[in-house]
Formats: sequence, C-alpha cells, structure tokens
Amino acid sequence: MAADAPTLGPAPDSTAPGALVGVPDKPSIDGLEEKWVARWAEGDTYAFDRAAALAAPRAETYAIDTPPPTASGSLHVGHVFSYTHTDIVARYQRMRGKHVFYPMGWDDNGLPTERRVQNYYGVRCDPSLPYDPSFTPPEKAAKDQLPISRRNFVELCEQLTAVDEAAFEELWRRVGLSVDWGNVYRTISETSRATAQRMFLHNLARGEAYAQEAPTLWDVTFRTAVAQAELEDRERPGAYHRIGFAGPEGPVFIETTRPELLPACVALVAHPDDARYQPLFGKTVSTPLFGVEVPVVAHRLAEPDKGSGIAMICTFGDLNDVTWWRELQLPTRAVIGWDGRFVPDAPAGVPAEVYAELAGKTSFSAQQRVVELLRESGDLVGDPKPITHPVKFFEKGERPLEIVTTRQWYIRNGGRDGDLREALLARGREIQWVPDHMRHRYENWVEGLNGDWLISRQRFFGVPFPVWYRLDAEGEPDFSAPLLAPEASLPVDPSSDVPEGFTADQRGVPGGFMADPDVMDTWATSSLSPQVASGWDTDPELFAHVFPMDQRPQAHDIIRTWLFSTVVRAHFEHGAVPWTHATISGFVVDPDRKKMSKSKGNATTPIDVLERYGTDAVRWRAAGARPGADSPFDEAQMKVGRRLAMKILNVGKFVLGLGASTELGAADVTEPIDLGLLAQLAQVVDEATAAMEAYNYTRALEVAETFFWSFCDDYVELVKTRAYADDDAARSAQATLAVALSVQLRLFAPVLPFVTEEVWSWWQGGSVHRALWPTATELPTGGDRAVPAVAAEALAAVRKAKSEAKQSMRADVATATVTAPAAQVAVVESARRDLTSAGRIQELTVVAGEGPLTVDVVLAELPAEG
RNA sequence: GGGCGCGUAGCUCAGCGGUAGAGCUCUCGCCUUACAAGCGAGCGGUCGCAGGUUCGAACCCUGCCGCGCCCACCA
Repeated sequence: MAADAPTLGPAPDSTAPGALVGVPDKPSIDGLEEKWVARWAEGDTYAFDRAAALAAPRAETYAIDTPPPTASGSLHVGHVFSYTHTDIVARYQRMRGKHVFYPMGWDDNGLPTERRVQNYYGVRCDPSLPYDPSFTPPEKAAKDQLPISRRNFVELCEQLTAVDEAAFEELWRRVGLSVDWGNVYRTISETSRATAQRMFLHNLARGEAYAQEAPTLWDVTFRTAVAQAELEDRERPGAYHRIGFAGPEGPVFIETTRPELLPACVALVAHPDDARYQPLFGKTVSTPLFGVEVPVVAHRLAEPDKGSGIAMICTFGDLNDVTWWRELQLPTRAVIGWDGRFVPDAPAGVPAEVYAELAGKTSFSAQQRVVELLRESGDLVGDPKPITHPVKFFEKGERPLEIVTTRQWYIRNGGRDGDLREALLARGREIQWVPDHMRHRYENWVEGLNGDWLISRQRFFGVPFPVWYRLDAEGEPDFSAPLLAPEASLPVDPSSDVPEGFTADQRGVPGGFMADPDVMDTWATSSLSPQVASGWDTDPELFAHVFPMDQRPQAHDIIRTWLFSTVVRAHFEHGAVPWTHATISGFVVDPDRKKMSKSKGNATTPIDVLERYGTDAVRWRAAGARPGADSPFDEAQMKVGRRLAMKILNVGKFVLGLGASTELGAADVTEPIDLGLLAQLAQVVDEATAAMEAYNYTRALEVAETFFWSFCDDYVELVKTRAYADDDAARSAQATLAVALSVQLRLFAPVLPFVTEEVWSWWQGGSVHRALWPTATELPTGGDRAVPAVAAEALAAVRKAKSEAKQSMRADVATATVTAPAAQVAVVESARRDLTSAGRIQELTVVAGEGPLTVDVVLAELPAEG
C-alpha cells in the first residue's frame, strides 16, 4: 500500500544491471550479495509496473499473497527456505514475461508484539485512559508497568516493530527475494485496520458476523477468549476421583478428574442404553458436600465404558459439558471467573457456607480443599487414581483453558451450518494445492469444526471492533442495537473516538455510550492479507486486476488458521477463492527430525549460514526441498550448492574466454556434436519448464543441474581444443558454448540469482532476471542427442583407462579402439576430432561390434595391459 | 480412534510396470594452463515385511510393521 511504502531508491544509473564489466581474472562468489542487492535496488529491477500490468490481460500478471512474518519474532533457516521457494516461482514467472505482483507484509499485530512492547518500554495498555499526544516512553523500563492509552500503546508498537522490520528487510534482501520493496504493508497500519473494520461491518451487515453470550474457551493468563483453531492438547497429570452422590436407592458413584467443580454440577449423565443407570433417569441425586439436588439425565455422548459410565455435568468443565448443557437445557452454576479463580459468591442454589471455603481459590487449590472435605465427609472412595490425560491449552498459553461464559463476536465458518460448510469445502476444491495432498488438511479441518469462528479477544493491542453501545438510564449497555462506525470514518478506535450523535463527555455515563472493549483476533486481520496487499481499501482498480491472486505460499501448520480464514473472508465478500494456488512448504528440521523453532533452541541462525556458504548455496539447498516435504538441515549440503555456484562462475569465465560471445548464435552451429548438445539442452528446457509450471522447482533444478555438470565435464572438455581454432568448426563450438551458457544461466537464475547475474553481466546487457526464460524454439532443431552422449561415453572409457593406470588425464593414448553397435559407428566418427583431442588419442579406430560400446585403450610409453 | 504422508546405497533423496539411480560420505588416483573450495575412477542396495495381480513389481492391490504430521479423544 502506498501509505506504508518506504521511499524508493534513486533512479537507475550506470552501475545498474546492464553495464558490461568484462570477465574478472579470479571470479569469486564472495561479495556478490552486497554488489547485486545494491544494484537491483538502484535499478528497481523487481518493481511491479502497475500501469503496464493493468493495461495487459490478467493472465500476464502473477500475484503472490506473501506471508507476513511476525515482525517481533526472529527468522531462522526454515523461513529462508520457504520464502526462497516462493521467490524461485516469482523469478520464473517474471522471466516468463509476467508482471509479478510480489508484496512483502509485516505481521506486527497480536500478542507477540504486545508482549514485546510491554517488556521493552515497561508500559501496559489501559483503554480507559485518554490519548496523550505528548507521551514519550520511559528511558528505562520501570518495574511497575506504566499504564497508557490504547492509541499511545499502538504508537509504541508501530515504533518498535519498524525497527524490527528494517532488520527483516535487510535479511530478505540478502536472501535475494525479488520482492517489490515499493509494496510493503503492515498488519498494524491504518489501511490494515480500516480494511479489517470495513470487512467486519460488511460481515455484520450480511449476518455473517454476530455477537453472542456463550460459554467460551478461556485462557486465564491472558484473560481472553480463544478460538478452536488456537487450541492444542497437552498431556498433563491428573487423577480420577471416585465420588458418591446420594441417590434414591443408595449412592451413585461417578469418577472425575475435576472434583473442585462439584459446586458447578448441574446433572449426572449416562448413556440412554445403559441398563445400570436407566432406573435413575428422571430422578434426582444429591451432590456431596453441597447437597444440591441434580437430575440424572440420558445423552448419547455419555460413554458407558468411561469411568463408572455416569458423569457429572458441570458448567463448565469441558466442551462436552457445554454440549450437554445446551442440548439438555440445564441450568448454569458458573464457579470459575475471568481470572481463573473461583468467583466470590456461590451460584444460585448452592449453599454459601460450604462454597465460601473455595471462593477466590485457583482451580488447583480448590481441588485440594474439595478433596480434603470429601475425605472428611466420607464421600471420596479410596485414593485418587493418578492418570495422564490430554488437556486443552491455548497454543501460546501456559495454563489449562477454562470455560467461561462471556459475550463474544463470531464469524460464521460452517461449524454450525451444513450448507456453509459444503460451500467452503467446495472453495477448497477450487484451489490447486501444491502438493495436492495438502487439501486433505483443509477438508479435515472444515469437516471437524464444532462451532463458529470466535474473533473477539479481550486484549488491548489489535484492531478494535468499530462498535459502541448505548447506555441506558442505569448505565447498562444495550447490546441489542450496537452503534456502528460509518465506513467513511474507518479506521476508528472506539475507546477514543465517539459514535455519531454523541459527545466525548457522554462516554461511560448513563444515557451515554460505551466502546466495545474487545479487539479482533490476529487471524481476523491476517485473513485479509490478499485484500490489504492488493488495495481493496485503497486502490480498487489494482484490486480488481490482481484478485483473486495466483499464489498463497504458507506452511502446513497454519492451514486451519490462516489459509482457512482467508478462504472464509473471500467467500463472503467476493464470492470467490482468494487465490488459485496454495503452495504449502514443509519445515526445516534438525538432524533429529524435530521442527526447527526458536523456542526449542535448535534453530539455525540464517545470517551465519548465508555468510559462510553464500546466498546462492543456501538457496540451492532450499530448492532441493520439494513442496510440502520436511527437509533436514545439513550443512554438508550447503557445500554442494557453493560448489555449483563456483562452477558457474568458472565455466562462465572459461566459455567466454573460448570465444563465446553474443555475436554468435544458433545459426553458427554446424557440427553434429554441437547440434546434438543443443538438442539435449532443448529437452532439458522443456522438462524444466514443465516442472516449473507445476511448481516443481526441485525437478526443474535437477534436470538443469544434471545437464550442467555433463556440459562442464564432458562437452566443454571435448570441444575446448576445437574452440581455440579459427575455422567454421571453431565458430560452431563457440556459438554452442555461447547459446548453452545463455540458456543455462537463465535456467539457474531463479534459484541462483547472484552468480547467474554476475556471469550475465560479463557479456550481456540488462539483468538476467529480466531476460526471458529459455524456450526450445530458440535452439537449433535436428541435432542428434546421441552424438554428445556417445562421445562422452567413449571419453569416459578413455579416462577410466588412464585412471586405472594411475596416469594423469593428460597422458597420451597411443591407440584407442572403439567397438560400438553398428548404428553408433557413424555417431562416434562424427565426434572424431573432439574425441581425439580431448582424450589425447594418437590413433583412433572405430569398429562395429556386438554389445555395448567399449574402448580398448593403449597408453603411450606404457606396456599394454589386458 | 480418524485422516494424510513417508519407509530405496552409511546420509539426503530421485525413480512409481520392463535388466536398481544421483549427490554427499568413503576408497584409489590425478598439480589437467576455467575451477585443488578442483578433476578422474571406484566400492556400496534381496527398494520395511508378507501375500496377491502380471509374461514381468521398488513401482499396482490387500494386510501387517515402523516413523512423522494433522485432527479427535479430556467423566
């Protein structure tokens, strides 16, 4: 977005790509990053040409929904790999002549930023405070956090993340990402906030968003609701407590891991078919300690073989309780408050004097006390049986989730509506997944949804809901008719802005208004990355052109969050998928196959690796990880990439020294082995192109690389003598070397942007990254691929003889007799000149014979061996 | 418990119906004037196991075993 864009660099000058500098004596890959990063910036090499793109058909634009990295986090090698994968595709598409729309975003929203700002400045957000325009943060973070207004807090977030983002940008440039740095967005920016609020108002107007007072999974540390997508299970120790309830015909025993919820018990439940408990259905039992009469009810979700087969329903211990409570229309006896402690007053109908023992306690200490009381009363049977069981946690949280009834905003996602679910599944099928099997993750998730998407969070930093409520004469809010911000006013902060028709002094007073206190879940804004990046809110013309986008690259762990939520928003607002392709990257794992992450301490710092091996080497290794496949981090592999980069420099220098130049072209290629080499290359180009079209950059690189090593080791060796001469055959070799070098540099350019650009600059104008991807049509036709292949095979046999004789490859061969299938005799003969010079063969004989090609070699000045 | 993916040379991985492949490692050589951070050659595998289909299976089918990820399970 223009509003967030950094200033562009100076205009192109003579140092930009395009200025020929000649071949250096000692090519080196060290320093290429600094050199080319600077020149690409100066030359605006990767800028998106908005005017040209909009003037061209949509198919000539390639738009990428770049994942915005968490600005307050840190990057590791895994990030470098996955962003490189996207960049390889971007560079390929650019070389196909497309206008590549390749923005960068920073995710500076959400809890990580909030926590970092609190710690860094020693402040905390208090939305009830007024904005202080002259506020400056303390020099040193004080022990007691200084309360400041939301707007001041957001400003600090913006300041601090800007610093982080500058460091990220520098790293990304060093990685060689061909991002359009004139198109950078931030999830915290005005535009992002306005987009999120406008989209929310649209969702609300269409009934896709709604507010509801309901039991909600609640993190007691962060004191916020969390969504299904943010849950994870963790194994925790617990214990079964066998407890007796007084029934009409003797005690009824239940087993529970949460005896402290006894005061919240509203019923016992068993399966309708469970003969043991059928007599009790419709009757009541009495809770121990509290003596509350609760009904015994039947429900299909009760499992006869779990515990004693009959469970207590509490409001609320887990999600099953919520289901039972809702479906069986049971009363509510909530005991756990927003802070995770037992509320001060007993629920209605629960004796206050017993409950007083628990008020204010945490779940943990309440449980201890309840167990003591049950022991004293004799209602606890035996000792608790220790078990380990999975417990739901907020993925960023450290204490088990509780269930608390609160008023929250939701967006429909098919979790409670079969038709919508089907529609969203159909959207998933519209997307081309790379790799294809990742679509199952999406379908699995959508099919398993058990409720709508909870988007409100009881936090301070984030996009606020653009909503206020009237206060009645008693000062109670009227939630039934929210006051909505007009779209033209967005973004608003309801904690400092005032709804239409009200004045600031009416805030919080009876007859006045109050702000909705919540902010949106971070995914509620991240899910709009295509809209934010493409200018839905700021540049409708651009948006109409690039949306739906072509590619969403992301990791597989956030299919359920980022990918799904993006599909939901696009489905509602645009009736379309947000992109045609979802490319899912795997993780970089450590040698023990554990996911690399900062928190585990096994993450490799990218800058160190980039410095030691060079960016191209690291990118080469990244390209070896297939889409969606996890890949172990192995430094030995980096060396191989470095070797390839070095080889490209060296062979480039050599080939250009042999006379290859832009003066020579396909028309100068006349020798059979040269035509054959280029025919091989044409096949490589076709295969690499097909692979790239299928997003299989690994395969594309593999075929190019296989050809390249054979080109260096065999073809160049075969023709170097001829290329030094001065005749038509020499010119044929030189032309072949020139054409092959040009094609190969372009094949490698997406993966190895630095060395290819360096070699390109020695003899070609412009940037290789703005050159066209090679096609078979630019290569001569009719060549016989067998000629270079057979010549290489014969040369290998000669080398083998020298190697086995422990001779130098420079050793002379007195006689070499090639015995080849009849059909290959002429083929070998056509390469005679190159074969004799490369093998230093004094006398070469070619005869027809049975079986595969063999070569009898007699080395000069050595007795013949068998 | 459900879904998905993966088990091929010591390591990382291709191959996915027609006589087992690459790179790395390792071994043995080579100062060859593009490259010794190089070059040449070589060693190395009953393709997880068991059945089945087929003239023929690493490849297709079935069932196991092992590994990983996602989801569910919380009395």
